Parts: sequence; C-alpha cells; structure tokens
Amino acid sequence: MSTRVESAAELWLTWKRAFEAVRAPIVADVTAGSDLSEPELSVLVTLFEAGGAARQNVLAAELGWDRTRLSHLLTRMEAREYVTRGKVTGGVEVALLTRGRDALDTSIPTLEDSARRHLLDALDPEDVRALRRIVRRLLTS
Amino acid sequence: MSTRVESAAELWLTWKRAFEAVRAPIVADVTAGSDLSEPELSVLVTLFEAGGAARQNVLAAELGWDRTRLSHLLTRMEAREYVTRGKVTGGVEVALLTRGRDALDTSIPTLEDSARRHLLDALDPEDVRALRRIVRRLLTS
DNA sequence: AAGCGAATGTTGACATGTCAACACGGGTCG
DNA sequence: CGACCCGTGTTGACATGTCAACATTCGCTT
Repeated sequence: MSTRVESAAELWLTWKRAFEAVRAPIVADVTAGSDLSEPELSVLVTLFEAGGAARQNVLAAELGWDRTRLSHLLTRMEAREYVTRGKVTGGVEVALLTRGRDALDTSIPTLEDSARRHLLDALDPEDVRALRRIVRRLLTS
Repeated sequence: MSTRVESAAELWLTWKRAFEAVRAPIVADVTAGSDLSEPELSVLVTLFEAGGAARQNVLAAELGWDRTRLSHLLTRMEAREYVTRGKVTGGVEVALLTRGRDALDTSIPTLEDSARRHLLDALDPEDVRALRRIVRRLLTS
C-alpha cells in the first residue's frame, strides 16, 4: 500500500532537489544578461573547451545528450550565427563563430560570478574538495 | 578574446555534467518500466512525502518549479487519474488517487534499484556522507 | 566492386516547458 | 463598504525536447 522511499532513491531525490535549487538561480542569472539559453551556453562552452570545433557526436556524448536534441538546437544556433556545421568524413564538425565567442565572453563572467555565489560560497573548502572527488568518480564510472 | 572557464564556473559545469550522467540512466530505467515520466514521478513522490496531499504552491516550491509548469503537468496527470485538484481557501489542494499510489508502488523499487546501481554503488561510504552533507548545506542556504 | 550493417545526422509529429497575460480571491486600509 | 494589492492558479502562444522513421556514409565482408 504505502511505499517508502528508501536509501539510494532518497539520496538521489535529495541530490536532485539540491541540484535544481542551485541550477535555478544560476540559469536565471545567466539568461538574464545575454540572449543565450542555458543549453546554448552549454554547447558553446563544450565547444570552446574542445578548442573551438568538435564533431557533433562527440559534442553530444560530452553533453550527455541525444543526437536529435543537439541537431535541433544546432539548427537554431546556426541560424543565429553562433556556430557553423561542416561536413567531414564520418559526420559533421561544428565550429564556433565570432558571435559565439562573443556570447561566451559575455556570459562566462556572469556564470563565474553566479556559480560562486550560489555554489562555491555555500560550501566550505572541505565540501568543495569532496564534491570534486565525487564528480570525478561519477564521471569515470 | 578567448575567455577561460574559471574555478566556480568550472565546478558548476563539471557538477552538472556528472549529475546529467547519473540522471540519464536513472530516468531511462524508471520510465522504461512504468508509464510515468520523470517529472510525473517527482510530483507523486513529493505528494507522497507530504502525506498524500498538498497545496499546489507548496508542491511547486518543494519541487523548485514554476507555477505554470506544475499547473500544466497536473492537468495532464488529473486526466490520467493520478491526482485530483480541489479548491481550498487560498488556492488549490492536490491529492493522490489510487492510480497514483499504484504507480508509485511500481516505480519506487525500480528507482531504488537504479539509484543504487548508478549512484550509491559508484561512491564509497565517505563520498556518500560528504554528498549528504553537501546536499543538506545547499538546501538550507 | 557489391552488398550489408553500424554509426551518424536530419526530419516531422508530438510531448513538454516557458513566458506573458489574464482571472480570481482574500487581506488591508481609506 | 469599496478600492486596491498581492498571492495563487490558469490559459494560450510559442520555444524546446523526445521519439520514431528515414537518409547518408563509412567500414567490413565476400
């Protein structure tokens, strides 16, 4: 009759809650300043970290997204001249355009500031170390 | 010209990546078994934790969602007879229906199992303790 | 070379989320 | 009382994400 929410599920659910609680204000901050949505920023950042260009499937894997989602989003971003797509043996390569770099330059400081206020400052150094360790572990498992 | 991604932003971005990496398989597991979407499950769980019924605005706050989103979702869930809405002084109260409880009973064990495999088992006890502490801290800040 | 299969992307229909505008119902204060 | 104000919830238009079906291309096998 009445299911209980047990340990692993409970850990997941509270983690999710905390994550969303942090995400919401950060997204609000970031989207307030620029005309980038949060997913768009993720794409640009990932692209930037990859050196300015990346294969579309790599991008999708990096972001943990579905091909379809990325495809649709890139179509829109291409129309706004943030990125271009070029055919390459075995697929498609996406590259940052100037407008994309400019948008990044505008958004990153805002993101840095917001993330510091809503995440870093809420934790003490030990927590931060632990969080980094947890993240690393989860990403390599 | 070329922005760097600094410490707080970098922490946030990697955290997000790890979170998504954990979320994806859990969502896949949970939605595979039942006919509940992940947001729907969140609503049911929150409702259940609240004792089976809750004011709509409380629910929204608990979930960290927009009123609008919850309203739309509840409309769909009401149509599927998972929950009901009743007018109450000062707003609307949402209550679990039998179908909702049944769906929970089906989904929670799946969630528990999936969360254990994809989250708990990937961490050692120390990480888990740290994560719980971090979550608590973030939710009360 | 020809055929096949797997990986990659795209497309269109549909589900879901977001935003701005509106509607309603209590408080509160003149 | 009556005129506001504010918190709550709904609605409809639009943006975004998801899913299944389809193209294309590359590698592998024969």
